[in-house]
Amino acid sequence: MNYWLVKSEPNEFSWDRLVKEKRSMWDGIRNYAARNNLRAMKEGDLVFFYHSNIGKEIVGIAKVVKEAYQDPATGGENWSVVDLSPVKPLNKNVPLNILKSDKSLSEMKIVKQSRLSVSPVTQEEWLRVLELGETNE
DNA sequence: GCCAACGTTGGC
DNA sequence: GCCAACGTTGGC
Repeated sequence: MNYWLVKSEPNEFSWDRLVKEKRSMWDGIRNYAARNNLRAMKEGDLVFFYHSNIGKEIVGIAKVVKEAYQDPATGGENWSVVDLSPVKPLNKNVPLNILKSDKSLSEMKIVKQSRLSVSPVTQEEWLRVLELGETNE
């Protein structure tokens, strides 16, 4: 079991939409580092869902329901997508400034490299964010 | 709207 | 293969 964080502008694709759709294709990744992380995802892995630009906070937990496959929007084999389903919202959203100010989260990828849209989360970080989000997994 | 950080492109 | 120029992202 691995943990991840994905980032989306709510204008483009919001947590609410994922909840509504129940299962969505996570597409549009056009960055090799993010893609490599995407391809490392395993079915059942858990994923924090972060809203960039608007909100700038982690709002919920999703899970990988289908491992990486060819992005149907592109030819060739450069780009991949996964399918995600919502698990539950956080009881309390965890904003970026809290992530930044929390000592045990100072090494989080999202904090150190804010542009990476798919990044790994360690188990320690996962548990700490759940604690900050007043949520039990 | 600005700008820092990062990725990508293309000339050499 | 290097690196300058350019484009994009996202926090502020």
